[in-house]
Amino acid sequence: MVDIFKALSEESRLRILTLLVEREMCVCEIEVCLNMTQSNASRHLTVLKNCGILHYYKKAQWAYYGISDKFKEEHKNLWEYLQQKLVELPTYLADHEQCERYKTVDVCANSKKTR
Amino acid sequence: MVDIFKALSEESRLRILTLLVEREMCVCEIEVCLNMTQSNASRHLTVLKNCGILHYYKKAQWAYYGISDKFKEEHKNLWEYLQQKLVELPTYLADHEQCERYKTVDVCANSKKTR
DNA sequence: ATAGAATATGCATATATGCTCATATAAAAA
DNA sequence: TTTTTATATGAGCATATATGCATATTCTAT
Repeated sequence: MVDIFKALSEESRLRILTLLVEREMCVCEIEVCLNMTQSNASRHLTVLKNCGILHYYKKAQWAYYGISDKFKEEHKNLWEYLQQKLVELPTYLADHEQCERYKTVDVCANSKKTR
Repeated sequence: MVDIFKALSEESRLRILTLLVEREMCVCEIEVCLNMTQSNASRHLTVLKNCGILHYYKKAQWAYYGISDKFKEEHKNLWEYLQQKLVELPTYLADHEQCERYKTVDVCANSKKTR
């Protein structure tokens, strides 16, 4: 329980969650959308994964992270709270706009495939 | 939002909450029940108060802290989550026992009054 | 007025956390 | 096979946080 709150007590990680609420993403997409370094993005995702908030799988050279179904079930109230409040983050709009913008550009080789 | 999670991301503060779920308490009660120093208890309570989780008022020389009604309303889902999960803390039982034990003893001059 | 009790806070210190840069690993593409 | 791409992680540094001790403040009781 403390680890979950610890994981959520960081702005960058909450910003990551606002993106993952919509869909799974690989590290390099997060990196570009939130304008952070690769190592930084990777570490934050690891923290969120290690406490069970995110699931994770590798496919080819990409690592995909998304919000864990198990987490949604076992922490129902918290998950609802997050869905309700994450949209109120001051960075919410800008981050999502940035995210949209990069849909039309090659973020990583990955975007070629998914489009 | 981040400040709330930050406040909740500390074991001692979660332990404090498990006690305050039941009733308001003054600093010296927390201090004794959780076996922490006075300054430590005071600081943790301040953190929880500053982010709106706790209310606070002084009466004579005592400072009473309790879970804020405004918090319960404005963060309904989170509050329900806390009520549900705090009891699962490994320290829950021991802390409550300690708390009961000190009901029959003079924790602070305060306990004389409330009994 | 003086002493005692409860609380808040400054200061020093130990530990934790986040960040960047560099590098290792693994898979895909050339 | 060599190069490129995506990712994870170690090292070093800066900042934040928690803690204990000492002290100031405020209110009560004597």
